[in-house]
Amino acid sequence: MQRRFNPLEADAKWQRIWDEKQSFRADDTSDKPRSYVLEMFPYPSGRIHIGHVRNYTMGDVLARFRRMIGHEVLHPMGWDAFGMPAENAAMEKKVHPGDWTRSNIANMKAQLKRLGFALDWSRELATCEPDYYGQEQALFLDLYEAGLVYRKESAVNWDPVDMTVLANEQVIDGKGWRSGAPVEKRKLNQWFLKITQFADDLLDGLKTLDQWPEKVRLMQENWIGKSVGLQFRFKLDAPVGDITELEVFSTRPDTIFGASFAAVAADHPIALALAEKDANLAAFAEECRKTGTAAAEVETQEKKGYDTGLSVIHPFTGAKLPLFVANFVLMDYGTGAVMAVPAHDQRDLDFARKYMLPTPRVVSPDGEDTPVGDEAWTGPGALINSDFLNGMEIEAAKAAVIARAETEGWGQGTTVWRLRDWGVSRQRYWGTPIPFIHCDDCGVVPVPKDQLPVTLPEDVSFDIPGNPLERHPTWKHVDCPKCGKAARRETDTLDTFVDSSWYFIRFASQPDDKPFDKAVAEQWLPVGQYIGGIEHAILHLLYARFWTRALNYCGKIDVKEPFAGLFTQGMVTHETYKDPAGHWLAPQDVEKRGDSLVTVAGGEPVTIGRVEKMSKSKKNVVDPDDIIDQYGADAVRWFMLSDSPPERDLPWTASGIEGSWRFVNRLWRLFGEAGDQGEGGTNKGGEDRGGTDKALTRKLHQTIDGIAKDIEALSFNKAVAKIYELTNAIEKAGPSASRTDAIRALALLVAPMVPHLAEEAWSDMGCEGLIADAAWPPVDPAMLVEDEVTIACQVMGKLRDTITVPKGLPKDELERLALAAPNVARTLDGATPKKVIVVPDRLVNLVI
RNA sequence: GCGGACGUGGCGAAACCGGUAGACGCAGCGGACUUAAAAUCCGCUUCCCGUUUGGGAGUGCGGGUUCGAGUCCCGCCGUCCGCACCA
Repeated sequence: MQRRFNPLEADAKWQRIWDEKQSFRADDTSDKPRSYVLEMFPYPSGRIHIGHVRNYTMGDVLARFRRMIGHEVLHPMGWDAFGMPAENAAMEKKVHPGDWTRSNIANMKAQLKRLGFALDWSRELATCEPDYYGQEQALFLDLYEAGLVYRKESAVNWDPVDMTVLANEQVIDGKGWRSGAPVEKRKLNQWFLKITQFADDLLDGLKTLDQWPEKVRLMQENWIGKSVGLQFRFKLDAPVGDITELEVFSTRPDTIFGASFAAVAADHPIALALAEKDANLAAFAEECRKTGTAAAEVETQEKKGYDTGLSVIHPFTGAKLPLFVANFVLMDYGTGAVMAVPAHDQRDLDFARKYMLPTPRVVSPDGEDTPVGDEAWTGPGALINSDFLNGMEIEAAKAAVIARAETEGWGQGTTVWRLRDWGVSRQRYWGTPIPFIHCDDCGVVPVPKDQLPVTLPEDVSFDIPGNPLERHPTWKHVDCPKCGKAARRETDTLDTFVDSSWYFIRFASQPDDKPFDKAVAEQWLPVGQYIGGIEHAILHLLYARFWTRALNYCGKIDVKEPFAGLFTQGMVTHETYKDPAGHWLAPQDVEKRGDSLVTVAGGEPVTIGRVEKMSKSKKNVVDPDDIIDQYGADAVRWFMLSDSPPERDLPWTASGIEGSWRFVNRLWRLFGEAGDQGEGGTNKGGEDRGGTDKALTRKLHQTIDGIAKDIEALSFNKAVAKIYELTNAIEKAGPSASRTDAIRALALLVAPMVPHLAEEAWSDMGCEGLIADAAWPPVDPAMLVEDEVTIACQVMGKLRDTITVPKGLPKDELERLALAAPNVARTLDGATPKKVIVVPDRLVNLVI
């Protein structure tokens, strides 16, 4: 055998064999237990980056492991292929978005193949192909029929130069990210999905997701933002136009007797109406709008208001409360108006202090009516100064006020959500066409399902700004399906988050004639383990949860939660380098000279910066292809799994990948020993010199057991450490049948992680079949128990000695042995312990 | 400001339910093999004192509970992430 593992040969060979044998094809009809392992599918940007490699390696180890323990595994891959970068490329490079995307997919697929992932490529899909987005259109129509889709006028960010709608994150300092032109707010009729209809269920469902990170559940909970309270109307003391009442929402109706003023947002109808006749108010409102959006300054921003001169009438006391326009009231939350209770709300208090408004206390923790200082009291207590509420606790008082408001007819108990309906319209070309037709007579008409898919026209140009669908000469002109008269196609396309809201269902079942087969999909769903980046904690994961519920609501599938288990992996980071002029340097432009780093080009000194997420702008990137060329897929995979816990960031280092490469070769040599012995036919049954080695066998079984648990917990770094330990133990052990067995078992243990090497070793050792199809080695429970234990001998809690004894010795025996331990005896120096603590099989602590 | 996570050697980290802190890897140091280098193998490697046996300190800081605390409790400090005046 060769002294060094040759990954260039071995990788390609086994990848070809796995392909030919369709080793990782998932069988829909299998009666084995099912495992659906899924990593978030990539956007086809053109190149795989190292973060993908980490993500997919983790999923791959789990998928391969699950196969070994006898599961039928679904581990698919596809492409989140619609979206803006393709249109940007079309504008910059004059390529069609489809051509650009498909060639990127081909490149990235080749890159993924080189890593030897156990993927079922027969289920590959790309969201930009009509056989996918056509089915998505069908589902969209189902949702429409179920009343979950509607149109409404809504403001968008409009770039007047590019003539396009921008996402919020494309607006930088109020300017378009590409054109630099000031962004305008435009009102457009847009398509919405009724995610708010499921707000309560989406919130409740979080409780059932016990295999999700707490952090993600919390983020979603905050995003959904449920507030329970009272919505009620204040009478105005004088009408504003035809407005006679002010509707407000409060989560603290119990404090209503502490209200000392009311406030509305600058965009509130009352403020707008008043501003028409009041230039000062108009100026103030304009100021609020400007600073209102600059999120970073909100913290330091001072509470400011404008006294309208109007008052509202307190529903219980009849008192007149002044009405302000205030910069801290938001138009798009609740009713855009608040009752202000300074004693029990910090914002209201800050405002009241500035404008010298009263701050009466109505909740008291101790029953005393102590004046309110600079901090509002938001804690528990009993109501005071509150008429019929006096003496009640907060919750009781809330209920009492809501009950009174409802019987008297001026308010009702209400729940307000932060979550908004999902606007899915995008005025762009490279997305799923929304399957509707606008008819002057019939209005908005759905495209009949037998006319789907509504495909994108191919002959489009990006030479001039705007939506190519809008200005295409023929595409949008169609006849109304209802009345047959000339009508227009909808030219908006769907948000790409719609595409990724159901791809995991399509992976589970992809018939030609419908989006999925209910029964087949339900056999696989929900996804058992979903792995991806934390950046999708809210939007993608929430939309997918909504979409699954929407399909459930339409009777399409009996699943509500799409992802039973979620894991968010850390980023791959790298040191950053700068030359003396302060320019970023790529790792390959830097070399070590003595103890310091210099530039390869000129030998100039290099400063080492922070370890940061790999990014092109900082040049601290490594290309997976280069690394695979140099070390092969297995060393890269091994490095991705080593050292750092998977949820934490992984610092990429040259010496780290070198270390992985060394280990791959260490395994290779070890397997070579067993292979060589096997060749002569002398060792196949393990009958060789030396007999058994119980300590090694025990170590082996402990390792098998430990690694299985580590992989299930996705603690790959711990599994890797255990492999190292076992390898060290095998190398140190003398020849024996146990050792040969251990080497063979080791191949199985590393098979999910370094599959090419494992296959090569497996065939060298003369074993049957593919290791990809082999079973995980069985654990003998008797071998998990040590028969000797090391006991820590402490005096006053300090370790003085250790003794090695048979497991299970009685307490008094342990005490006797500990007292006899030389270092213990010397430390005690004849003293008699006052107290002796004995923890069997663990330690003895002598207290003097 | 609110919410969350984290803080352990030169570095990445491990440590079960409160029971020998630093497994495993990287880097470093010493040695073997070699004409030499690479590769490989062996040994050392938390810090301080001591030639060794050994002793002292030590898990961000300050307290506490306990026979015993990286782990539990109280109070700080720092780093990172999320949200952003949500009534």
